[in-house]
Amino acid sequence: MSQQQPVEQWIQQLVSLDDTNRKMTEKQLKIIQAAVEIFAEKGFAGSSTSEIAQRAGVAEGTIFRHYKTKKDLLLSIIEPMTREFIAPFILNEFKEVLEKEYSNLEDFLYALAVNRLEFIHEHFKVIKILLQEIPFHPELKEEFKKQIGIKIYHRFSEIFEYFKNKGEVIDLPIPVLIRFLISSFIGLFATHFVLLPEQAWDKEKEIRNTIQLVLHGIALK
Amino acid sequence: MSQQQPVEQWIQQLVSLDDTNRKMTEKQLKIIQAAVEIFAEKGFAGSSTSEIAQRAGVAEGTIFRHYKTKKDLLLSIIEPMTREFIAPFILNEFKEVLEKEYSNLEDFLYALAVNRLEFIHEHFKVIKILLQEIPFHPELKEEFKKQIGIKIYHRFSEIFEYFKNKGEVIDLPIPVLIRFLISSFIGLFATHFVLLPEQAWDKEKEIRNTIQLVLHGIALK
Amino acid sequence: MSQQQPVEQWIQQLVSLDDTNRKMTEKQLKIIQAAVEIFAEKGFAGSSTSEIAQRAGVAEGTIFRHYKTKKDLLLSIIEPMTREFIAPFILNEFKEVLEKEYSNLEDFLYALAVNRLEFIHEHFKVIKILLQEIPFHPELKEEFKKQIGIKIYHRFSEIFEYFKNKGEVIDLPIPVLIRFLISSFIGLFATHFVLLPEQAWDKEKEIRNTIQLVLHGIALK
Amino acid sequence: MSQQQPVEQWIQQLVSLDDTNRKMTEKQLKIIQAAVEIFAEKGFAGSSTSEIAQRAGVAEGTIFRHYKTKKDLLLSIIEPMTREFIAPFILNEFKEVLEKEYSNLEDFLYALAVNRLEFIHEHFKVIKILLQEIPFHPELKEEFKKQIGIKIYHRFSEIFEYFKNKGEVIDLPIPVLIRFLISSFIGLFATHFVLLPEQAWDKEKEIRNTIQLVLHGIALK
DNA sequence: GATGAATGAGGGTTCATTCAT
DNA sequence: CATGAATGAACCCTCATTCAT
Repeated sequence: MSQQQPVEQWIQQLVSLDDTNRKMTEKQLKIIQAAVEIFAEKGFAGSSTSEIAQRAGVAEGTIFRHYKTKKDLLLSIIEPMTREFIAPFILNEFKEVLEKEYSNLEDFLYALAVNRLEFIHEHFKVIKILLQEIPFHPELKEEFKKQIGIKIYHRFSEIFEYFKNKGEVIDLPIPVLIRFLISSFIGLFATHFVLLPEQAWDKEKEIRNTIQLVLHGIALK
Repeated sequence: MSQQQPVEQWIQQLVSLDDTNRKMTEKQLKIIQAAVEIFAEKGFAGSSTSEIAQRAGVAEGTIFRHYKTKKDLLLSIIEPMTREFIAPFILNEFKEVLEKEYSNLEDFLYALAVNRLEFIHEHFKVIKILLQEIPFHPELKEEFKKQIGIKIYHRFSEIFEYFKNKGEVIDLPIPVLIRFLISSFIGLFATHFVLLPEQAWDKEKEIRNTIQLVLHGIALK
Repeated sequence: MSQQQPVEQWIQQLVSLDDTNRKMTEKQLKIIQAAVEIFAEKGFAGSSTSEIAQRAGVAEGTIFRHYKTKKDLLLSIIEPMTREFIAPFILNEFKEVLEKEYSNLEDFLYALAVNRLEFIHEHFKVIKILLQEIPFHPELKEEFKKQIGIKIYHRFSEIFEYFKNKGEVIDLPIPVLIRFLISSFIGLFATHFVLLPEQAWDKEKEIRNTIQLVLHGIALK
Repeated sequence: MSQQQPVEQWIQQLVSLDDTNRKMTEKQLKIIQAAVEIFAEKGFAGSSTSEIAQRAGVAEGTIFRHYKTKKDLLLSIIEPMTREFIAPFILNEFKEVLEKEYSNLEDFLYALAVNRLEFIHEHFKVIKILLQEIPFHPELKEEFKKQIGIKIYHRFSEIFEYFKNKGEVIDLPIPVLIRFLISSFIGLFATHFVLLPEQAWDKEKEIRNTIQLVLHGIALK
């Protein structure tokens, strides 16, 4: 609740367009903001549209003028974020990351971590919502696997293949390596976003530490 | 959904006692079983007591004869599991694990992993419920931090301290090491329990791989 | 609104059983009574469950404990009446009517008219509901055609066939005769139940008149 | 659904004028058309202005620019039709009918039937709406009685009086005769418009049959 | 004149919980 | 101890209607 920016920031980017490319009303924006806050806090099933309307300063009917159902509202929050999240992996953007990427594994991982950390920071609440709801909405799970899972997996496959060929990475199955890498970063992010959200931390150092561990493990020699 | 045992197994251990130490009736047991299934599937807020009653083959009123509120029912499911989960860490049990524990780091980690994997397998649905509900129930989160977090942290602290002193472990802050270790295992478990629940896997080999990575990282040389 | 008995009368016959053959609660009976009144007055779509609950002196939720939906409530009112209406036609009851029936056409028609008039009088509101709702519920229309239409048609076919063979009835197609007969009676009933509900009338004489007209028409000579 | 013309036809006659005698816009016409379709199909209470707007290809607000309330829209549909229906009875038009009318009863009835059949055919949907809504709008019922009932009653009174005096019609009370006549024709029309709308029929013959029955009844000799 | 966003009352329905039996 | 009828608040959603543009 403390270290995240208000959701306004990234929503602003979407302000002018909703998924049908028509202009968003000011009220519609307020609805989305309120919904993000409340879904994140109480979960989808635990939130009521009347509370969302109230927090948004809007009549309850107004919500349903823009979103046919409560679930539509949920999806309209999650989907653009998902698309944006995977965009860099697909589009060979990661621009800052990928241009120099194949040069040095450690630097690549650092840039990657910083980049994704920023994304998570920016979209924290929506990501929280996504992860909270995935267990209860099979379509979300499927979508997630297809979008995030497969696309990211492919990208990382290339990368590890490359470094394996250069002899810089151990010869274990690619999925094992990917899982290990991602787990370590998720562990880092989860610690500071979820478990200890209040506590200040030295991001650079913690990321460097994690990369060291991913690269060389905890064993001395 | 495929590799987990029915919850009956571990519930049987609790059959004879509820939290007031009185015998559980057969109906009460049926209620708990039904609640576990349905909470796991639909989440607490998404489940209805009437559906639970129906699945349990019990009248709606019967649930409230045993549990004052729906939330009481939730807690009565989660709490005993939590206690059992941390028990080995506190009690110096881990019996198979801890007797020989300070001898060899790798073997210790292996025994630990196998042991906890079994626990997760056994209690899968209840753990699922716990993790799903933590974001929405601050008391659960607090309880979790205090019980699981602190106690496990202490135990691992001792262990890493020991191996650090023996010069077998790198000199990074203990919390960093703990997080790295746990993340790696959670990543392993999550992959096979949540992401690919259908897929068969060679547990021994995957655990060994993960330990190798934790110990020596992915970098060659 | 004036000449009909309260619906209680015929509902009483159904009191002890609902369609699952379980006993009806007192409240359930009140709900049906209220629903009949209100549906008849305002139509199905124009009635609100909250008003029904209020008139029945019952909480709104109580309605939905007994009838899954508002429409279920409608059907539970219409169906038993429909069954009862056609019963005499099928079962060779019409007892008072059919025993002596094939003796004399005029007497038969008179007995029939009196008998059905009584039925309509008794079930007036429910019949009103049925007729009002048929245009908006295709299943009702289908059901009506199948139940009422076909069965009554068959019965009348036999009768007219019989009298045609006896040379007492003109040789026009049976459906034409049936339609003519039924229209005349419906016209009679509709006039006194619907158009002029307040006005007293000499039932016997009016029925006799109608039968005279059906038999011999309006032309002199 | 099959034998009726689109409502456009008769609405065209009203195009140039609404009830304040101002020109109807094209949108207004579309609204009326859509409303007729939807009211006929779902009933007044079961229709929503938003659906009407949609089907008319008009904004929701536009409806209320022309008709203060939903009910106004209903009345604006029913009233002109009612006026037109009774017009011939009042105005001594019935032109084709009445010029030669007092000559021969059978021919008169035939011409009358054909004429009104045509009218019903043309205005089927609006008549359907009127009949469906009468039970729920006392003013409509009153209006109907006054307009249709009384006026038609008077006209028929004259006619029957005339033929009674000529000794061609039985000496029963006029209302009884009128009711009998109208019932028989309504029965005929209802059969083919409502009960068996799909089925082809030989109008001329069926009308002739009905008239035969009205004149001479079903009894042989 | 036409729009469509906004309203807020009310719609049908579900729900956790109570209590007489 | 168990039942299930009853509750009434709250739920999601629809509606006729208004009004600034």
